[in-house]
Amino acid sequence: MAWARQARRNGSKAAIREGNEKAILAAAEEVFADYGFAGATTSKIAEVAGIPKANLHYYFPTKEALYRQVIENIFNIWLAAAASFDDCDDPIEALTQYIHIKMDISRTHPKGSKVWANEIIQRAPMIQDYLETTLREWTTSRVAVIERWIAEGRLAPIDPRYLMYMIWATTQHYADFGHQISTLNNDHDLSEAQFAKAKDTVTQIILRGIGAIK
Amino acid sequence: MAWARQARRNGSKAAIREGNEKAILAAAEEVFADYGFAGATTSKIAEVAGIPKANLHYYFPTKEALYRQVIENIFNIWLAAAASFDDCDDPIEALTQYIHIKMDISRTHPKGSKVWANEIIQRAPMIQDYLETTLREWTTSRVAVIERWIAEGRLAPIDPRYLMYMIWATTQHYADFGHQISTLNNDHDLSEAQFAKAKDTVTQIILRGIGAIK
DNA sequence: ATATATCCTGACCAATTGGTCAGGATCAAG
DNA sequence: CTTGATCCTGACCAATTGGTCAGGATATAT
Repeated sequence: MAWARQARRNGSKAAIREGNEKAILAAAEEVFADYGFAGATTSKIAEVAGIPKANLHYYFPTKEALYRQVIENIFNIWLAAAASFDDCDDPIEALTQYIHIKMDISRTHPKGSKVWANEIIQRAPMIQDYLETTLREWTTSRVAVIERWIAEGRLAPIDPRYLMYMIWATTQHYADFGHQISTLNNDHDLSEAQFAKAKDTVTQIILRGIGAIK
Repeated sequence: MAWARQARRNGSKAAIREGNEKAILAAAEEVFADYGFAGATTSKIAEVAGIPKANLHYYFPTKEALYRQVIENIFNIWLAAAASFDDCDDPIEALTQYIHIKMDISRTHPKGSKVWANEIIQRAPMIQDYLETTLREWTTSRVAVIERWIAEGRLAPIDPRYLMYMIWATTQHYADFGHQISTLNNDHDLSEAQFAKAKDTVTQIILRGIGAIK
């Protein structure tokens, strides 16, 4: 996290603020993912970010505020990934794209995904409001789209919610359980080729499973 | 947790031991699931178990020993669930049964599943040895079975590992992310009927997805 | 140049934690 | 009934934690 130092050298107050906040958030994402909310310590986060603990508390008054920020970030990334539902009306294309993007996020943002998973496992003590507002609305609207596809006979008549859960579960598994997958891959992270194959396999099973393709 | 008290009334040393250990393990499973390893406190576990903290440490010398025991328990339950692979040689029947049993475990043992998930998310700091021995062997042997089915033309030629991950992810999602699912179900746990439908949907999508059924 | 707002930090504190221990209570064996 | 093993527990402790604060450093506006 040489960010902070560079920003400090840069000089401008605004740049310092931006650099430090970024470094702290990146460090926090990592430490929360590795130790959970309770296990993460603000001094460990500060250490990873390369600043003194007191300085961290200057930018984020409490550990909880920092945590919320980290969670909101990954959540927003996921929300944006759903653009495919709006962009195109072909179920094959829309779902393929959605699954692919979700898989890619698991590859590029595994830590954020883990922090989210941790929070949900513990029954969302900090972000229940998000689940009941944004996530609920998001889900309802996508379910409606899928239901229309089914009504048009383009998909088998499955309950869209369980399909959605399956997509979430399967794609996020590659982030949340990435360590288990690596261990079963002889202690190597999946190579690009392996990951591409996983992505393809997942997509095919699901699309074939809902009768979108043969 | 009236167990301990009852056992104490019972009297017999052996019964006392059994009752207390059971109560402590049940309490630990719950508290570890709700707060993570670091967030769980031995005094909270003791409180839930209905005994003084010092007594808990009489049975389990360290928090870590208790945690390992909880994890081993859920892991053994999952291992037993794989009997379907040995019991029958029809892929449709074997996979259907495996998925169903895994779903049922998510329903009956959600806490254990959560503790496991937490541990893996944090890169298995306590049970890496398990992953590298038991889980690795288990997986290899099941992969071989599925590969045979594919070679016999009974399944589409997918990589068995990614199928396995998909089954794990999807079934365990109903435990680990149960809170999210409930929230999206208007704050109600899935009813028996809903859960049965989810089970069915999951099974159908996967079996159809791998070309086992039409 | 100087005033002011922002940024930085070592030292500190109250609260909590995992774990210990001495000594008391209860059961089992002879 | 006595002796020894097992079980139980209040009181305690060293270590760690999230967060504070006074005062110093740096940038920016006028």
